[in-house]
Amino acid sequence: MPVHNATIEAIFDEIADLLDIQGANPFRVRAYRNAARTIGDLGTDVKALMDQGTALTDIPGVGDDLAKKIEEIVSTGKCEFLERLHKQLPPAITDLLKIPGLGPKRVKVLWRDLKIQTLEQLLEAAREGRIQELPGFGEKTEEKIVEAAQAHLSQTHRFKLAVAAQYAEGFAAHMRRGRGIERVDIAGSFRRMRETVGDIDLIVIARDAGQAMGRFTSYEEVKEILASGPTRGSVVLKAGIQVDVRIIPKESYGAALVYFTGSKAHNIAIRRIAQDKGFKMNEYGVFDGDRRIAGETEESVYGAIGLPWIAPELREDRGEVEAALAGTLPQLIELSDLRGDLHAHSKASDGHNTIREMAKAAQAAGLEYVAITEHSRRLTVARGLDAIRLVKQGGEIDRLNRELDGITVLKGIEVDILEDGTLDLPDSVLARLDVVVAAVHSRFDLPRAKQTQRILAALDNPVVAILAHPFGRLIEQREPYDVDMQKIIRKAKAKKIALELNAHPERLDLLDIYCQMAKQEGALVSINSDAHSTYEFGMLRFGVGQARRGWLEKKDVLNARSLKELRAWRSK
DNA sequence: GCCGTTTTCGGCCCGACTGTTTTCAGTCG
Repeated sequence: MPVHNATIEAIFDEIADLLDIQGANPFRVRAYRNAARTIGDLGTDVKALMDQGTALTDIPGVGDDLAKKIEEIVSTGKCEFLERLHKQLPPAITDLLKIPGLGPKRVKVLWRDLKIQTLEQLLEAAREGRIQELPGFGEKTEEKIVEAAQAHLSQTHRFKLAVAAQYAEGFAAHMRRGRGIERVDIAGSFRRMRETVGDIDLIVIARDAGQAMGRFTSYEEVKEILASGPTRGSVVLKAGIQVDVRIIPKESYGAALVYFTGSKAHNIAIRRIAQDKGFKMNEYGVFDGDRRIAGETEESVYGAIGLPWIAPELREDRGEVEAALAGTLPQLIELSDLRGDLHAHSKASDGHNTIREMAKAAQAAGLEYVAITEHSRRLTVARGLDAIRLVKQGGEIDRLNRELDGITVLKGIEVDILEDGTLDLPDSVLARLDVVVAAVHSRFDLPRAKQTQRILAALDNPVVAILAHPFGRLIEQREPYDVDMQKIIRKAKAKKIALELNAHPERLDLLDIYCQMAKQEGALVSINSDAHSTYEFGMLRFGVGQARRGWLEKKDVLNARSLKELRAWRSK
């Protein structure tokens, strides 16, 4: 069983948790967490790096010790050090850290004094009132732990970006309507356009902080107030999502926006730069001694430490700080750069609108072309098209194009890649279309080598223009299938095939770090809505967000090209 | 445990809120 990066990430995270509970040096704990995150974000399997002869210590945050542990995990699948830790603390105990309000210190006391190691034991002890007796705990703490533990047992904890958008934008609009409120921004992982959002952060300038906090806690969607101070507040909405607010003086607004946009890793990286220059940096500004030298705008904050402004989507400490220092930040793709959409469905398969309605909606979204790409015959649940229905649809599109003005409908198909890598319709039929999008919709369980081979075989077919949703994952529902994405990206580059970045909020697939890999390898990405109804062209913004997280520029994106350029690319 | 155009040792980001510990630890972001 080959070891993937996620395994190493999980082991290092668990070691960090256990060391934290033991009260180890916090910087040692952080070293494990940093390495876990870096390896999780790597894209290329560590095993492949080792096979290429790359030194593991070249990975930032990995020194001699962690390199040895990685080698051990890759070769044996296990980590002896972790097993030693398990002899001292039960493995399940790290679950307790996930309860808000329980950190390493309290978990340690719960284990030491009450032998609590699971959520169930925690709730049991709380029912018997034994937790409030512990040193450092009290009646209110016990109460809060019970509530948090019950909420944890009954809920999903992260919200899809598009869902979070509804709550975040609704709440921000509520705040903006308040008297004396001058500015409201949504910060946090939402602003960074992460595929899922854990909580929502609002940043506010208000003439009267108390009044603004009152407006915050009295919003009709609020279920529970967690905290409410003069500058910070926290609530939980009825939908279960937590919202934090910060009321910030105008002169510190940019610094607060940087600070609360994160990511944490990015903040630490830029603070280190500030520190190197002898400055102090916090959410109130950049300070030279007691003197504030920047803070009102984000540009001023980055500028004060010698950096250009960095787009929120890049702020993950994945090389953006180094690129900023070197002056090599990308000119990121924007929604307005998109000229067309190369993956959409109509009523003919499993969509909800006619081709004409879809075309009009695409035009209203600012596009100049849209490909209608129904499912193919194998996908019977989606009323997939056979050759006869496909040819007939082509005639309908020709007639429609003669009367439409300002939008062109392209003839396409989302054709199934069968288990052996062949396509679900004859090449002779597919070759007559404008765009063939190939997709895996079955046998997600194939082993890595077979799944990879299946897709590579499909990409060898010259009719294919785009590989749809390359990982097949559904966020928080279905894991990506196991493929060697680097091989697929290289094949796509060689065959002049674009990889789709499916903008549907459940997919956002290609994943950000693989967008970055595609760019490095020189393969094109197509940001497609996969719209099944007219309003879903609005989802393209989330696809663009993911593309920006993957460092993509206009030149890297196929459908940022005009129709004429697109046709030239197809006739390659 | 990592890291180094001051360093191979001594640093490692910083502030707010809560509850309980009457002066601050724990947690969070």
